[in-house]
Amino acid sequence: MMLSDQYQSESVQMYLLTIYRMRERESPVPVPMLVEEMGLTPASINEMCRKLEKEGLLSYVPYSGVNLTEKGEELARDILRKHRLWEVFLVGKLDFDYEKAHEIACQLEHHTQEDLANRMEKFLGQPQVNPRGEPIPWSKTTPYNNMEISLLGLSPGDEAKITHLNAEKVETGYLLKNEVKPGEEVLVVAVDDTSMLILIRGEHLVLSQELAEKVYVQPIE
Amino acid sequence: MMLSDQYQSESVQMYLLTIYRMRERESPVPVPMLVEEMGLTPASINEMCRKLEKEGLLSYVPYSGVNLTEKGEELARDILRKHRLWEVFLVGKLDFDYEKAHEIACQLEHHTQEDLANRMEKFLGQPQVNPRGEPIPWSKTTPYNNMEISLLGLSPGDEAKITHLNAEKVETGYLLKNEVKPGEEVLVVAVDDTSMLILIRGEHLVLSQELAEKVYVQPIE
DNA sequence: TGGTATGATAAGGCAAACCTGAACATTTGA
DNA sequence: TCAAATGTTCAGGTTTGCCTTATCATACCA
Repeated sequence: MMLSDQYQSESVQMYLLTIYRMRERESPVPVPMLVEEMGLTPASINEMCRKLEKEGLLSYVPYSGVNLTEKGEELARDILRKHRLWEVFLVGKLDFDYEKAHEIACQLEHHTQEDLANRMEKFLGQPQVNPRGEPIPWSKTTPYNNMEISLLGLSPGDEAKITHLNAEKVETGYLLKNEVKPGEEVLVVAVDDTSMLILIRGEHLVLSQELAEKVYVQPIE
Repeated sequence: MMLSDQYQSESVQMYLLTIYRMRERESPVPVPMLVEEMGLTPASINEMCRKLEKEGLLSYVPYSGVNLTEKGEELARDILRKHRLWEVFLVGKLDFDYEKAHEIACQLEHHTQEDLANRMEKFLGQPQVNPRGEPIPWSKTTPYNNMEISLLGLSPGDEAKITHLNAEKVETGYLLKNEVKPGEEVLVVAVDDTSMLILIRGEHLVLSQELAEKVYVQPIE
């Protein structure tokens, strides 16, 4: 079941993306908050959320709010990825200011097929964050995902090349600051129950297992 | 009355663009031919064409066909410009083959605001043609249109810098071959009733008035 | 010159995504 | 604890752009 197989209308995409973003502040996301955010009437939001629930994209508990299902979240991440890739392009190559880039990306994100997103990503040098430092989610449809495993899967002595990060904003920022970014080579020095010690660019670094899991690599040899 | 003021639905845009393209082969464009090209039913095409006629975007003569009005043609040109700019980007920067680029451009063209098209144009180095050598129409909303006049408006002795071309495919190809392209400086040597003699890159060239009118320049001094 | 094939259009329908207004349910705080 | 405020949902309506089916108009050729 590829994501791109099942086309979702622009409207559905906006619901999923909006919920995905708001969910970080409050989860589940109350319907009145969606009403506020999306500028639609309660009846409309209600109707659509019920529909999306029926389609298995979110769960809806009255008087509590909505939450994305696994499937819904996957779709939302996919759209957010496209959105942020466009932002990188618009700010980095076309010199738009961030506000305007964001606005334009909101249009383009809905009309960007996987191919295009993948090539854009490559063209832009596989950026990890958008112009505001927010992480660009990684998509299952990204081309380099064969041979690829989590850093956590390595043992002491293993060497690998980092392919991408799939972490939240603050984590991604931290990793980038410590040279943990695509293209870098990493040597696993030691592993214990909760963390691992790695060597990267000649510097040692300790990562929790949680964080190491979000670093994807391609083993060398 | 700016073009971008009045938003036209994706569907309307497709009608205008399709008619614009087919018009080169046959004008007016017979409705049955539109049926064939767009894959819709005669009733639908008829309905929409009547609507577009009411909106002043085209004229419809039963049993003969439809033709774009000035306003409709302006809109169509605008969309085609966006389409071909995207093609240049997709082929030139992202390495898509032309077929795929064309397909993707068909989506993006409808979601590209003037700003974006203008910046893309600049980013791509003001291309005159798409990857297949078809001319990229020039839009009234292009930024550099102050101070700008047709080459035809110059007198012998005048010098100017070419800003863009606004000609048909074959003409554009010919001009480009003779170094008549944006950025080049041109000196008007002589003008008569039907043509003008110019000097460009040290080479002399005679252009008919018809063609000279389609070369836009910015006078020097 | 009239019939047949073709083109035009009218009537009625459908789906998506929104709306309004009214009725109903729940929560919450006084 | 119960009423007001808030949230939910139902019924019915709108627009856009398409559909089918059926009827009507025209063109053109034999």
